[in-house]
Amino acid sequence: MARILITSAIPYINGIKHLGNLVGSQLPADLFARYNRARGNEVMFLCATDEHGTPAELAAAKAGKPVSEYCAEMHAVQAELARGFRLSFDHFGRSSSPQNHRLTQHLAGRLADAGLIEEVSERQVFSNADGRFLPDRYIEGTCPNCGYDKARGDQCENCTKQLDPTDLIDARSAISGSTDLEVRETKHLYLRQSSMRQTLNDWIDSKSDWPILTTSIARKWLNDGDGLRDRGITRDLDWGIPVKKGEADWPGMEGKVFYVWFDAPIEYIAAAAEWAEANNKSDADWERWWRTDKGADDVRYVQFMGKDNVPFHTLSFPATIMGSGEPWKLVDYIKSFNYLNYDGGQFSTSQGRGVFMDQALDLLPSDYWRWWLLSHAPESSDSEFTWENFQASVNKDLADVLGNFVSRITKFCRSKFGEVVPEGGTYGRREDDVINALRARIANYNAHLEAIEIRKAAAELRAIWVLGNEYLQEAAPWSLFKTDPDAAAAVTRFALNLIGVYAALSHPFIPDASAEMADAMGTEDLSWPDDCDEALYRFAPGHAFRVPGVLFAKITDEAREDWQARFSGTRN
RNA sequence: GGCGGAGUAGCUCAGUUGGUUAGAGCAGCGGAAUCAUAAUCCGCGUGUCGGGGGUUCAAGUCCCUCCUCCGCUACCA
Repeated sequence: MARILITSAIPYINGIKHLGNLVGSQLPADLFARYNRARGNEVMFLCATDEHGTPAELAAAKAGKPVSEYCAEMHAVQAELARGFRLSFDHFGRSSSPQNHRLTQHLAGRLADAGLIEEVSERQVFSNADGRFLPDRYIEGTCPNCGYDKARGDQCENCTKQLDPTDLIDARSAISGSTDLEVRETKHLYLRQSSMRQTLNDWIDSKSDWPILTTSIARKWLNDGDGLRDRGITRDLDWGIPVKKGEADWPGMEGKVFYVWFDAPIEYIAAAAEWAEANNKSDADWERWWRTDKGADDVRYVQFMGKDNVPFHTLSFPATIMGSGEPWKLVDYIKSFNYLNYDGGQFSTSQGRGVFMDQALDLLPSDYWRWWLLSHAPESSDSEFTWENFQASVNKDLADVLGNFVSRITKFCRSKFGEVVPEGGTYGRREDDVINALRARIANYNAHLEAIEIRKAAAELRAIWVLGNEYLQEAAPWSLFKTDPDAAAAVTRFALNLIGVYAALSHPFIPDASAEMADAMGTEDLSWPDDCDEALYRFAPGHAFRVPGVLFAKITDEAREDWQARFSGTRN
């Protein structure tokens, strides 16, 4: 039995995530977690909300609430949506947890002891009206290069020129619009990741099985210009983890907090500690997942994230882990995703464009979304959500191929033999053929899921569903019944057993429908069909079942058009 | 600008280390069946594999060049 540690990129706290966010990390991570559990592996699947940083403070201010209260509320909202999408986290933590405070401060102390922290005095723009330092991109002004009047302090969106905030003409706060800005001296801690460049480079080089998308982004950062640059890991903010060296104060750093990108990945570890506390477990129980000196040396650690997150997971976080000199578990495989676009453009949280998690669940049960999103996961390139495609996939794959298979055979059996697996006849050549085909396809399916090739796995699962319809069509028990009821009974028995196999195999993709299929067949057993022969004899003659309700209702043209219109603009 | 990804049938995409007539699903056309959510099953593809050049007995697959789209580019997270 293998032990698999899985983390999904932690979603930012300032709002409800859209379907592009969902399919870029949490949903595929859930698929992988469910699959591994089904195969009998021991899984620890962790996620959390990422709660620090300027956007969280601003969102809280906009909502008229203290940041801590705002984050607590939004965490509850996101946790509820995660449940709605059946994301099977072992723990959904918070980067603001006491555990993360302690661990972040501890690791910073270790890095300082190792000589990997440097104090840098720098000049930052301070807004008197807002009472805060402004990150470069929260400063707007006229671009000195092209004259665009909404250029940001880090870069002009119009001419793409990289800027320094002080380059801007008529600079103003993007928050309040105030021009009462001044440049102030402030001191910050930098992580000297440049000194670890060789180590990181060798480590990346050793990951020959990683997706090119992942390694190429890492190499770019390692080798671009003068190579990997040091990175500021503190900020002048109120909300965050106070800068401390372990448990000791950090002279000169009073009132400052760690940068959100420093503490966010550490939350992957802290979430395990939160899990232990929430479940009355000991420190040893979570450390066996994270400390290679305490049992984690046989753990396989897989991370899921969108491509924008790759630099932090391939470089900064490993630098933190390695630099600590402590035996923390490093990631073994990074599965990164491209972006899901929405109907010709980008999903956008800030612009409210696209379908958001809460809205999606208001329209349809989670399985519909899970199936479409996973079977169209943006693995090799950006992909696109359109309502037409969504409707076609759901109706064809889920309603027609899978749902109707379950419906036709259970209803046929009920009408001819009653709601019990019929007796009579034996499996023959035709059934052997299906079993062989099934065995081959399940092997492919397993291989694709092991390799986290999600679209291929989805295609294979669909092909497995199709086998049932092909079988029924050829065996035609409705005809057979007229001349040879025993033979028809055997066919029916075989097809009913296929439902059990489908329930198990479909579970990682569509857990609710899977549970409903199992329940209709009078079982809670979703064990993986490692042995096809055995699996197709599981429901013996006399085993009671019930005809389930419609597993997947079709999406009508009217509904699709309605949703299309409703989601054509921006979220209000 | 730099780096990376993508460009294959009307649509969404597969195509391992170059090797038989370039594949799948959807849509479309024809047929079978009538158990079923008018669902299912079978059959049907003359595609400049973005353009051009090159290497090779052989290239979607390697090299060069050009074009288009997308992402990242380090103080948003």
